[in-house]
Amino acid sequence: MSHDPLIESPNLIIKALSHPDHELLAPHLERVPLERDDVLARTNEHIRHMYFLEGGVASMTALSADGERTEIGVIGFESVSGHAQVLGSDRSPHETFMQIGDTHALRIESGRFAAAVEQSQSLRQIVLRLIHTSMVQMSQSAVAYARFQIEGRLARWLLLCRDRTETDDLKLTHEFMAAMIGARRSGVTLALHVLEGAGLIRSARGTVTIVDREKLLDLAGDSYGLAEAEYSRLIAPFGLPRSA
Amino acid sequence: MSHDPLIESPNLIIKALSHPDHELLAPHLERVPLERDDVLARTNEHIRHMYFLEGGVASMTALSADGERTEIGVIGFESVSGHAQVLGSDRSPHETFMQIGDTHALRIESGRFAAAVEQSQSLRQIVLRLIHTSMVQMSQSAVAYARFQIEGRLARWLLLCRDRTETDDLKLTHEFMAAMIGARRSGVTLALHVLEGAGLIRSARGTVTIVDREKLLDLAGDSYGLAEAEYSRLIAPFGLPRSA
DNA sequence: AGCTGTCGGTTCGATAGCGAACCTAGACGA
DNA sequence: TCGTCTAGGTTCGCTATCGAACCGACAGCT
Repeated sequence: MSHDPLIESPNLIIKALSHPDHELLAPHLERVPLERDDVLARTNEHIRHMYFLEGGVASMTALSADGERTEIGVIGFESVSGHAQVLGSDRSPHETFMQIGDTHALRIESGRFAAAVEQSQSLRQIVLRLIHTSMVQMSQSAVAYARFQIEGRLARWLLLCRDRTETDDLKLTHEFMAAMIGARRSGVTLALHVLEGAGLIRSARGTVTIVDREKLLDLAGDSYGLAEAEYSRLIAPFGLPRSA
Repeated sequence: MSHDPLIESPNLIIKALSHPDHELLAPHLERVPLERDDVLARTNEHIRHMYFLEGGVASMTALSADGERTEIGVIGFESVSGHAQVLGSDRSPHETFMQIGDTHALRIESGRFAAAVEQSQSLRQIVLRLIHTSMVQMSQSAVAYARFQIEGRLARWLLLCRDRTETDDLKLTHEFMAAMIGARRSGVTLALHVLEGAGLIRSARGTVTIVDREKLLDLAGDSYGLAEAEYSRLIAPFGLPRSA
């Protein structure tokens, strides 16, 4: 029996890999630190590496001509960046960057990963299911933008971050949140006060603290949870169950 | 040499198939008529068939608890319905229905299609690239909802329909358009008048006629064209080139 | 302690669109 | 030819949010 260089990682996909798939990828994985604003994939440029996050949150954004960014999805320790590579495109019109950093990721050269996915049916199954959940999440972003007002969008977005960092203390500025949910900063300040007044969060300079996750879920309504439920159904248990 | 039952179809994916892939699918394809409101995939129910549209437009929608539908993507003769099946989920939380009908599709039992995709690397490549373009389109829906007002969203949506039916005469009610772009009917009526006044369209009972596609493109800005460009880059030429 | 940059609180006029009515005009059928 | 139905036109008060300021407070640096 050969000596297995098994890699321990908090990343849920790495954990979910079968033994053979793990062995297939392990020799090519490299652990790297990630800080806020690090870019994992640049707009319309070749995707060099795919990153299995071990913490933090990465944001996929669409860039408009006027320079505005619109967030269309997030990735955390439950996923891997660079989906387009697996879908047969070595680039994507979206930019992926770390919005909450101070963490690590296992990264793999994208060509090698694509080859592994081509080779292993079971690995492919996991990654394609992951892409399915990403599409569901993206559709929920669209729903949130279309049907929800600032408070609801903010609640959804705080939950996205909370459940991917598993921390109640989020280091975020109002300005940044405004960009992520497609609103003005003053609108975010107002909404945060409403949430704070209702006891769902507490807010301090540069931090938002989640106090009542359940009530945030109520506020986010249909716009949060569907993607996470698909993940739990198809890949591995994810997130806190709703204490009905 | 065996007798090849080659199937002729306006569907761009069927056309783009290699000879062997064509032979793999052809025996299982069945041509069926499709009318407006026919449902191709029901919310969270097993996807029985995948449909290669030969015309018309199908809409993928997310349903909210309050019964509201939000359109998150459209499919025409350039694509096939039921992506989730290929991604390893036999169901999806989205509902796909015909929004412009009076056409036909080649359909295939979803299990057979999944098996064919598993078996043929080249077929898989096409379908996965298709899913990539769908994700880009979905992200543009999110951008449209987040950053565009009614006129822009309407322009984008009319272009989506026009380029997939290749007709300038679209049979649509204001009420329906309102649901698709996430607005009130009266708002759509107003916006249509503005577009008509600017000479981009003409509007009559139950019909919208595209008069100036170029100017509609201007109005839709970043929210239209990216997905179509990806399609052209990765799969096959699609749509009218912009007459720069 | 003082300086400076960042972050957040707050205000205010402008505006897009909601939500809900009510009404008119084609289309279709009896 | 007369209903009746559906699609579309129009109005109106209301609300959320924009867009743009301005100011105060805190943090880190020197």
